Amino acid sequence: MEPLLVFPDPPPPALTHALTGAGYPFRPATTSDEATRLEPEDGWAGALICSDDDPEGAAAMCRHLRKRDIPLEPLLLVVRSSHLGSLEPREDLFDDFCLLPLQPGELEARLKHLFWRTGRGTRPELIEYGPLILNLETYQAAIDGRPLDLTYMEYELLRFLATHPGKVFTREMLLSRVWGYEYYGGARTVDVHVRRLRAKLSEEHAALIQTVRSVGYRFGQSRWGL
Amino acid sequence: MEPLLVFPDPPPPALTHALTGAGYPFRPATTSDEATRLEPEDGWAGALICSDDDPEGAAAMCRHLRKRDIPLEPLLLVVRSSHLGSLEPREDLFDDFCLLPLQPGELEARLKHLFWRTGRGTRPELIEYGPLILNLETYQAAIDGRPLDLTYMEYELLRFLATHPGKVFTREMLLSRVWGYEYYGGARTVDVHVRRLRAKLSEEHAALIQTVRSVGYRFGQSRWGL
DNA sequence: GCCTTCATGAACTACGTGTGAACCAGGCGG
DNA sequence: CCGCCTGGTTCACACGTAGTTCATGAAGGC
Repeated sequence: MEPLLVFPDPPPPALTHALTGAGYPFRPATTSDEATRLEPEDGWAGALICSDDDPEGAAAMCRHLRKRDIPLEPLLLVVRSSHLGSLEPREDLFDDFCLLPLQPGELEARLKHLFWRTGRGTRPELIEYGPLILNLETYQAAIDGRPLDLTYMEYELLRFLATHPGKVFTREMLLSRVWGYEYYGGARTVDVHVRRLRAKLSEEHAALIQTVRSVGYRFGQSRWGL
Repeated sequence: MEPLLVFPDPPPPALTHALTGAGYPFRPATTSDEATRLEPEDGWAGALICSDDDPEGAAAMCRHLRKRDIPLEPLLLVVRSSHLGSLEPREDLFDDFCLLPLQPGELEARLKHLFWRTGRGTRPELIEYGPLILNLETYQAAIDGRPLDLTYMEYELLRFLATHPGKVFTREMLLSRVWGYEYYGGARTVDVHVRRLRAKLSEEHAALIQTVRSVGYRFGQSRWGL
């Protein structure tokens, strides 16, 4: 079995103990460069990121692993229970989490379940919202069955919006989440991309992206009629 | 939000406490027949099966929920840490698990992540006061289930008032807290926004915002019923 | 009954967004 | 190596909506 990537280096003793006890091979790394350099030929089997000592570094590592061409999965985050709140805005950065202090056997069980889950491909490679279909594997989009010719940024923006239907995002949130965390550019850039997206969605579906005045943009109808 | 199906009936106190604390509606059931009979029109939002008291019944419930035409998802299993081993042959019966004794916040975080994973997004953050609902994520408001078309300032004002029901605010307090600390404008601005809000709330609910003469405005009934 | 306070309607102003087009940067082919 | 082409960013302007102010009348308190 390929080794797991573990952050940080050295890992907390409890983590090392649990991993060796469960029989999983692993290699620790602290920087994303290290992670790239140490990566086995066939790729990591998964990652186990402990954010206890260095939350910033852990978050950076998660982002790096998920932003690659082939996002690394599964990614298990280990976090102290008092920092549970920090997970909320980062749902997309991990597949499961495990609390410190570790319960005997829990880490092993979670890894097992994660491998089972990801092995069966429960992760959808399609995003569908009404008439819109995004194929995450082929980077193609279609609406009403008609293919859309989207540029890279248009696709990324639409994908991000479509994965959070109903939710309003400010321009700044979109710039940081779609363009990149340290991007600094004019907020009007978002406007222009939204305009092009609306233009490429046919006239009838342009309303899929709504502007919320003084706030930002929202994709799709919010579902709270229900 | 549709309620969660919870097993067994009655659930362990810790479970009830965690669920109500997190704000998730739920209905307990002990048999699969009950689960079918109690199921809401739009289906369960998910299931939370506690196998502590009755492992057999819990496993049966999981199988039943997963074998339906439309398998119920997500399904969170709550299990005592000493019984971790019993999970192994049943990977397909649950989407995530949570150990007893419960860590504060863990159940809520797991539910949130589960809902995010299964594509339903996170539980929307709502402010509810009687017939009024404010959705903080989608910037939408509704009363009696009917959506309200509020402008940005109207929404902000209503949100601020609704988060402090019963409390009286002077116009100056509202200007500083809603409009901004360094805002300097006429205090009558508040009046106008209150008027528009009352107009958009239907006639019957206009009294949700009361004027306290010579003082300011108050949202909702004062605690003393008067 | 007078004075203060608030509601109402309408006019004014300003900000936010849509839109068209120009400007760059990188990639590819001639 | 140069120039075109595509895609991303920025700019300028116009328009509409939303926020603010004002004038007036009604209501409440002393």
